[in-house]
Amino acid sequence: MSSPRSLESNVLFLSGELTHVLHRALTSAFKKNRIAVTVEQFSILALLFYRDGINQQEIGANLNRNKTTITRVISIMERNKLIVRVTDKDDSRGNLIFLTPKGKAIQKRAIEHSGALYMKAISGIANTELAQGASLLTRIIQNLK
Amino acid sequence: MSSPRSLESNVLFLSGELTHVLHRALTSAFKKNRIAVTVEQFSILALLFYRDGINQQEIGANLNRNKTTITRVISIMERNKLIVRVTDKDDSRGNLIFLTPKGKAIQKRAIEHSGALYMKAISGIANTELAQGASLLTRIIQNLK
DNA sequence: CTACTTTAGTTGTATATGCAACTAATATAA
DNA sequence: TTATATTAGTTGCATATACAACTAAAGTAG
Repeated sequence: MSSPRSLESNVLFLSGELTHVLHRALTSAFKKNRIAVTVEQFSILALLFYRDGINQQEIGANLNRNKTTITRVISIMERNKLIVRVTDKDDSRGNLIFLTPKGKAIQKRAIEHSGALYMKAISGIANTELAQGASLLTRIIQNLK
Repeated sequence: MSSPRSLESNVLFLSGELTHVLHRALTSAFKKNRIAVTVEQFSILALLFYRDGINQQEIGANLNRNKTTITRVISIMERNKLIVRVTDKDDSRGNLIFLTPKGKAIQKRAIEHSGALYMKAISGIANTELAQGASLLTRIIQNLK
């Protein structure tokens, strides 16, 4: 419970590094395969795979992003015909977000590539170790909240 | 080495979560204590604490950021009188970046708060576990490179 | 029913990020 | 020495992020 010897042995620093490396690897994989979405847009596509038709608040809550951010990313995705906004009939303040056929097609391909990248990321690492790591990160996150 | 049961048990997802939570906690701590720097600017101040006078390329290499990003963050920090750009006498292509007295003062306070946050983050967690987590994250990063 | 509060979303403003293309300066090869 | 390649930094462009302030709609208290 003392300070780490160096940044390179600091779990918080390494977590930031991993986040960046993963972001770049995903961006690179999408570009290489001509999948025209950003990592952030992909996270919304992936969420909609399971929860098509949720509103922007729910997207923000699930992805842990400010609603301003969601407004703008969703606007770009709508402009690119990946999703559509439909005013909620039961509450006209809200927009329900639905995947378009184009959005579904892109999302399917993007999920395949992200899955492959995940397998590459954890290759050679035992499940027990991954579980321990998940437990550690979860506790650190809780400590910070 | 199979897919995780859920996002919440996925080390890659949790790492992204931790990065975000830490960023917000740092931002909040700086704001609360009227320390007028962003987390990204702080990372440069912290680097300059050990390596005052390095150039923008080296900053980018150390923080794993594109040189474009460094150009712009450094410009903002210069405008805010935290650092100064000095043309390298030995190679007039490069700028050497030096902390100003104001930059040093702010950096000192920011480091104190980030240290306190680090201690909060790892409270109740054994050093052996942190070392195992660091090892895990390092291997995942290597797998992705 | 009216007034106050809460909620969903948008817009203004500012910072961070990276790719592509560019300038200027240095290094290297012919 | 001159032509070419590399390197440091900047600018154009597009996206992501969030705080503050705002509109509009829905919920609630009197």
